[in-house]
Amino acid sequence: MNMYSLSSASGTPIYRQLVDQTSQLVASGRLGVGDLLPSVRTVAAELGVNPMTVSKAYSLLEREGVLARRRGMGMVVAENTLDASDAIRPQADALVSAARRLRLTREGVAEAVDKAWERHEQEDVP
Amino acid sequence: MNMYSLSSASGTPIYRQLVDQTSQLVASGRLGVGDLLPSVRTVAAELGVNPMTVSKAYSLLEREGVLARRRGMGMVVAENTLDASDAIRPQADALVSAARRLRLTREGVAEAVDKAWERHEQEDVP
DNA sequence: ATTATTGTATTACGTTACTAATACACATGG
DNA sequence: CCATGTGTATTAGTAACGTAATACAATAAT
Repeated sequence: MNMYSLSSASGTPIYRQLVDQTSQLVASGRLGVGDLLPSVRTVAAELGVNPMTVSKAYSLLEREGVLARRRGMGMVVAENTLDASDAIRPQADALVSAARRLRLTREGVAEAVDKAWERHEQEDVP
Repeated sequence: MNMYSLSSASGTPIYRQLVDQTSQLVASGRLGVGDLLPSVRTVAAELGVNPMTVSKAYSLLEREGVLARRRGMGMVVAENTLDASDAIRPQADALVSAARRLRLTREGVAEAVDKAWERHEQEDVP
């Protein structure tokens, strides 16, 4: 079955959805170190997009250290792979950055995160 | 002195810098409920930008409930003004959403936030 | 060597986002 | 009432972004 699923209504660009979903697959362990990823043309055909769009996503993931290039073979999951806490680093940085602009304390941030967590627990499937 | 200061190198659009800085001033208490804000033309002249750009920022702040319009007078800080923890709610939601997709625990998220906080403490001026 | 398959550099095109110029509607203060 | 000051709707122009089409370089497999 398809490794990726695009949400065209989400507004987030295709290449970024691919980056995010790949990061999640690696961080959650469903993709292990050394695992070979489907070729850009395969993914492109399955999703009905241009190979260059997939390539852009793979290149970004390579620069982030998530994937490594095996010439002639394709892309594999890199050695020093990110764990889950690294995967949410961008979101954590954005939160802290906003909080500090507002002169919030560490406790204030923690409280806001707790509230957000409870909001999501009610909405989502655990 | 100038109420706002633009960082042209930051890459973030002018109107958003104005929104952010105004929110900070309100959330930090340096602007109180009912306080009158400088007119769009005043701000525009001080910063050397177009009045419409300032108007766009003010309009956004009105939709967010931070400012209210006093016809013929200008914009004032709204009654039900946001406190700081409300202001970072979008970022907190984004963080929790990403974390739950990765099956992270509450503690894992808290740890990531702590690390992000320490990263920012080293970079920024407290 | 040859063939097939890998990712990618280059280029182009459509769309969106941001900012500005202009003109307007409205309320205040005298 | 009139003059001044408020924010804003409309329009337009420019830059950046996202995606695609094409052609290419490099490797694996045979």
